[in-house]
Amino acid sequence: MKSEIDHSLVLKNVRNYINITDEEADFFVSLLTYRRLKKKQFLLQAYDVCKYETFIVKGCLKEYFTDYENDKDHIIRFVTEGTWTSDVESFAKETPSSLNIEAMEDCELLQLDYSSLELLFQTYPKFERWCRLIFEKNYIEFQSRIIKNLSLSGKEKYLDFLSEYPGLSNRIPQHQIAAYLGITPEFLSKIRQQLARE
Amino acid sequence: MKSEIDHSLVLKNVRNYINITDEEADFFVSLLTYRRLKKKQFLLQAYDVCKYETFIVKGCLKEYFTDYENDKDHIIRFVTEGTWTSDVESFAKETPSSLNIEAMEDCELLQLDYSSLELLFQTYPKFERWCRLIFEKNYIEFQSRIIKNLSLSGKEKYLDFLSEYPGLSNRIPQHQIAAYLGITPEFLSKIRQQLARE
DNA sequence: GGTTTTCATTGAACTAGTTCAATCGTTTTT
DNA sequence: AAAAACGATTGAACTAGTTCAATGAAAACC
Repeated sequence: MKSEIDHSLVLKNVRNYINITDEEADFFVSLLTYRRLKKKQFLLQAYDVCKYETFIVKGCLKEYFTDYENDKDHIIRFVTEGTWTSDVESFAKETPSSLNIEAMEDCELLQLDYSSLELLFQTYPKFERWCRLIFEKNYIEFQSRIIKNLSLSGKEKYLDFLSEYPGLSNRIPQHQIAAYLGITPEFLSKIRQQLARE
Repeated sequence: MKSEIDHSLVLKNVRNYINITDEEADFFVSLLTYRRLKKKQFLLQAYDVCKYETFIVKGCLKEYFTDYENDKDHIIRFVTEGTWTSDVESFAKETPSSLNIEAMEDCELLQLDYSSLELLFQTYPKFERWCRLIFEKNYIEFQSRIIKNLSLSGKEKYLDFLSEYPGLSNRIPQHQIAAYLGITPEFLSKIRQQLARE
């Protein structure tokens, strides 16, 4: 039953960026679709077109790119409660996606499709600002990620990950953290061994 | 004299994302300040607050981060004619910037300060959309950069750079390309040597 | 026009991180 | 409860990329 769904987290997300009235909030919420995903299920598979912006109410997913040449996955982001996920390019241009998005835990999600989002922008243009500010935030995070990739050693990247995403290392297998950091699982294991000795 | 300044490129930038009337264009243009920068001058120095969004009419700049620990510069982006540059975080939050932005050639620029930009958004909210779409584009580019950093070898990154930014390698010293790719200048030289032999 | 600074190249020694293969504990599946 | 799949660890051999130092060429500077 729709009335059971808790929209407080997603409204908190919006109100973090813009002020909205109850009426605007109701309209926004009416556009959202609730969805569950079991661990290991795909929210998006590469080559499919990404049809939704998805807000994570509960759970954790990975956005990753598969390098078939070398048979390796590269994780772009782990996304958890309170954040939005999609293949931005695929969603915006309606082109086949280059990313996979896969549940690492059982998830509860809220989705917004392309036409609903455009309707939202037309009805209440202030939501453009909200969307812009989210992209601004993501820009800053990606830039920080690029700087760290360029300047830190494997060990430094791992320590930075632990402090930037506290608690996440308990929810995610170690070899996936390695795929996020851009090192091999074996090398991550050796880094941890070295840290344990210290 | 102000009438000499050519705003066609910056208006083309806006109209690439949204439709605007001549009146809106005039208002937008009235907010811009023209500025020149000589080669090696700084548009922004780390620890200063970034006061402007800057559009590049002519020239080339580098956005980079200095790692004082290891005495190394890491280049985030080269930005050329037709693109906007700033330290996004510093500009948005009015905090000291972590980046330097430096002219690699003599530059002609158009600048928009924080209050002018907010006035623009208030007067014509459709410019929020323009700004959002630019961030969307930058998000896609940064994500692509992250994937390449994680998955490509030095040689592959260099070849990708040449094909992604054709012509740029002639405008930029080689060791700066190395600082962008995340390899040493010596290693880039060896990559080129190897490519020349093939 | 000569000098200084900046930039690219090359080689030799080195190291951070990879690869491969084996082992072992822990979930998951049936 | 057994079997299968998955995940972390360890070691030995390897390689992509670094570091340091020397050399030469070309800009930039006075």
